[in-house]
Amino acid sequence: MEEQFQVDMNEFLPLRDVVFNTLRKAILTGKLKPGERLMEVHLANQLGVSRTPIREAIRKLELEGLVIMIPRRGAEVARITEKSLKDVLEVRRALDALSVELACDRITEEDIERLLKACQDFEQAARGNDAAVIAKADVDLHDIIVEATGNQRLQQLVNNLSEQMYRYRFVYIKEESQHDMLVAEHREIYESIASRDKERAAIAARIHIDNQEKSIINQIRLENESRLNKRH
Amino acid sequence: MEEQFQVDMNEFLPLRDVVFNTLRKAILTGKLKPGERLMEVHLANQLGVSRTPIREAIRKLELEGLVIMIPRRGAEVARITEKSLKDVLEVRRALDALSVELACDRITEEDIERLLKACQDFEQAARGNDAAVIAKADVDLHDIIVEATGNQRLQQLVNNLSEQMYRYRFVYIKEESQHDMLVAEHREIYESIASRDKERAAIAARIHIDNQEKSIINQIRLENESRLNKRH
DNA sequence: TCTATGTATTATGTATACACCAGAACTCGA
DNA sequence: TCGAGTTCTGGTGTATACATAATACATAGA
Repeated sequence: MEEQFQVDMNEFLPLRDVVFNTLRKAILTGKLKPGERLMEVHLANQLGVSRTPIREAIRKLELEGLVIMIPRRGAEVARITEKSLKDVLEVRRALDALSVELACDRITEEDIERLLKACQDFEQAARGNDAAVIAKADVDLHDIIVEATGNQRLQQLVNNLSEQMYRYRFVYIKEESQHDMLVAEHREIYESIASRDKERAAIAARIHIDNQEKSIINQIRLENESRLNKRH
Repeated sequence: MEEQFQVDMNEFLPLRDVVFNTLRKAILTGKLKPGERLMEVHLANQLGVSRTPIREAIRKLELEGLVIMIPRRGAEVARITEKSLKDVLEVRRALDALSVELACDRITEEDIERLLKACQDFEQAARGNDAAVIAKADVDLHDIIVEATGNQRLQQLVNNLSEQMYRYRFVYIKEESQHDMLVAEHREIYESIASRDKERAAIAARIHIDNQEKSIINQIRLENESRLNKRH
């Protein structure tokens, strides 16, 4: 075993932030699996730093909801339950709707151009079959929208909420059958923002989340079933 | 000087959490003022602990947005600008609306009773003039609503956002002229939830935030002006 | 065989020590 | 008097050491 996640960022940041980013990425990409314990000395050796930055990084992961603390036992990667995911998506639905509404009011003509470009890029990515490329195109598109709101707090919250379901992104991205729908949904969102139609945009955003929710919940149920079957 | 904020909680918690709670409270109540530096050794001496728990508490405050980090210079209490407050309130408006909508669907008859009680308690508190009592009644009332949503994530986020403006609560609570309006708004929210009328509840919640926003923004402008005048 | 108790190990919680950078104060020269 | 360079101090960043609680394991007794 001994999965080795590298400290790839050579950036000049405090070690705690480097560790924070490294661990976060490891959790989001699934290298650190739900329920897995995060042991300080172990991580410290692995990353070549002392326990101090590790602990400080864990404190941040804790508040971000990516790990949970068990007193006197340490941290473990937060388990995603169907309930917790529904909770997250319920909030995201509201905030995504808010985002597109605000974007309708505030987006510049210039950013509308960028949004169109991002939409086209996504369509092209969807024609291919590289999940990573598609995922990135998807993120880029949504980033343009939340940036256009000009609301930093909203940006931070939406990003954080998206994170929580990152581990399940591949589900609705891998299924080719979904690609056409995703393209259509993005197109609808783009058009409603471009025409600054808040109501239409909000509806489109909600539908977009609804469909993702369906895919992801399905996936979680499948995983749970297969886990239950394995038990026998 | 040397304001002494006590570590009043005799709870059995890790020191980092005790420190975290202590510092948070100090910031929210204004004992630690915006822009004030948080120096580790100083706080450590004051609270009678070592730097380690202090640092870990600061990491959490950092992610919560109550302090900002300046590299190699340490933490200082986050300054509230008009823009940052507007951002917070924009998000809160959406989440409060979501909260009351969900509450309409999910609140139990029992909790409707509690909500009515909380409403009446608030009215009574408003007749008196103890800002702390009124503030508590207000918090209790809103807590019942977000709890009724059954969405823990939403609860956490709304609480965090409320925190950001805690320092300005006293503004719209101190002004007696506002009391009647607050009572009426709460009454409207209660009635719409009790009759499970989502649309009406959402509108009421938004108006409630709108009015708070006005009061608080006014207050910030006043403070800024008086600060500018003092300079001369 | 099962339970309970005691011990050893392991990891967290906390304190402290050292390194290093940044800003303030100070000196020297123009 | 002013400015540039230098030293010095105070603070954060990081590592390490020590204390303590929790778990696992082993052993003894019923």
